Amino acid sequence: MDISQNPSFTCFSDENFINPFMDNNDFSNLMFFDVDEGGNNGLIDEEISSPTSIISSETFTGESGGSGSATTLIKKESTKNRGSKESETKEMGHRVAFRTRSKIDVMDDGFKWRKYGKKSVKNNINKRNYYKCSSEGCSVKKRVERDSEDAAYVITTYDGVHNHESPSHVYYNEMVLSYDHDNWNQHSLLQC
DNA sequence: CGGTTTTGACCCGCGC
DNA sequence: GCGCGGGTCAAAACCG
Repeated sequence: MDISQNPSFTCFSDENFINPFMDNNDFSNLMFFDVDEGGNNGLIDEEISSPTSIISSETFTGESGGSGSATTLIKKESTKNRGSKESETKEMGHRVAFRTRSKIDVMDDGFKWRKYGKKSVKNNINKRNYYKCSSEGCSVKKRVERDSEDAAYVITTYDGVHNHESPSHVYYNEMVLSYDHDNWNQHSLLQC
């Protein structure tokens, strides 16, 4: 799979990889969950049968093998779109959300984001921040908010797929090439 | 000086 | 139609 087809969290996650936010985050508690759920954190670990999902579970399972801790994952195409408008023709491709325990709100995932909004949402005293990929022609968005029940967690939701490479891609590729590949696969959340 | 952040206003869908 | 909640716009402020 081409990197440009992947969601934006492509390039973090290896424990040996120098990670700008690694010292602030606990990725062993990272969780993926269904964004289709609406309000409540519908953490689930089954139901990976989404027909159109592009992010395959295999892409992530390497991680669970590496850290051993409870990691739930879920990926889903935005099938439920605004009521009955099924199967949108818009380019709102993928939506992926995950929750991490992090001291910092916004995680540097290698892409360049521009903040365009901030909202307080219901059932959450914390504000939700809206970011857009600042790369020209790329309309990927992401939302970042603190978990209302446990402020130690940050919920990040990605909307869409980047139509370009990560600015850090070149650097990342160099890392991969000079890295033991098997070991890399074991620990990567998502192989670029 | 150009890009980013801030923040209130605006828009839109949905339920009543 | 109206109000509510969520998402986006855009002008001003901010910053490197």
